[in-house]
Amino acid sequence: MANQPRGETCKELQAALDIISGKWKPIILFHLMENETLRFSELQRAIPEITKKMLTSQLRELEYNNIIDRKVYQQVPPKVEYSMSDYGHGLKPLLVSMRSWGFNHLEHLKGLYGEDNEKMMEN
Amino acid sequence: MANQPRGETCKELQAALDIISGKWKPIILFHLMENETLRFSELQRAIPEITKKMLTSQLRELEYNNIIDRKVYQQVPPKVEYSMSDYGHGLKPLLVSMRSWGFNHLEHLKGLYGEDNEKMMEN
DNA sequence: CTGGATCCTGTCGGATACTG
DNA sequence: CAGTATCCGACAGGATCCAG
Repeated sequence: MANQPRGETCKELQAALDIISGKWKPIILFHLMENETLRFSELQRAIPEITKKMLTSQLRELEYNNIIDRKVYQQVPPKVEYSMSDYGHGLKPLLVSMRSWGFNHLEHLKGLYGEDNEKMMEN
Repeated sequence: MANQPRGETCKELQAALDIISGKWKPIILFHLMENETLRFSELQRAIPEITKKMLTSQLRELEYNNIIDRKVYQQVPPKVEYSMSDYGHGLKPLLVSMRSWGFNHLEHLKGLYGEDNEKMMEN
């Protein structure tokens, strides 16, 4: 009790957000959740707009947080496979809940502001 | 089915993230969830580090998304009260889940990298 | 093929001053 | 009291080149 968010609190929530926020983390995670293992190049092809730098950095962060596993095959054309870690799978329900809420929310916004509008917050 | 995240997908998840991401949204939301209604100045005092500009902008976004209600009292010293909207309360379970996962994750990281370390990703 | 190293830019967020 | 208006620095993220 007395767990009111005062001062520097909410770090638990922040910790969760740090994992999935960032421009590419969500889509990377969904790809990995649905494909068991993916090579670096497969992820690149699955997410054409992402740059190698971004893909690398996002994967590194996920790996650091033990969400995904990185398996390196020591061979001449390098081969690296990424997959959700056992621990990382525990994130799935949360992601599903978030997507579900998000889907509903998009519908909600349509009801509020109409179908044809995306953001309308301009200026 | 066939809802694989391809191309510009994951927008539902992004929609959810857009609501709660941002440096101050989480703590603002928790304050509003625990306090029924709060005035602008009360939020300022509750979150001393935040600037008025940030507080205003974050509240505006939450209001635009119908997460919170903004009630203006037309009187000489202005008075504005913020509170979770009915719709906004539907976000609570998600936030609680996220905080819970985040708490567990912080423990998990401690187990991986030790207590005394915060990020260690430097360089 | 899987990255690392640089450089660059847009946006997010902070500081400060002003206003109804 | 509850904001708005500016200015500005920091940093996430992109483009490009280099490397094992």
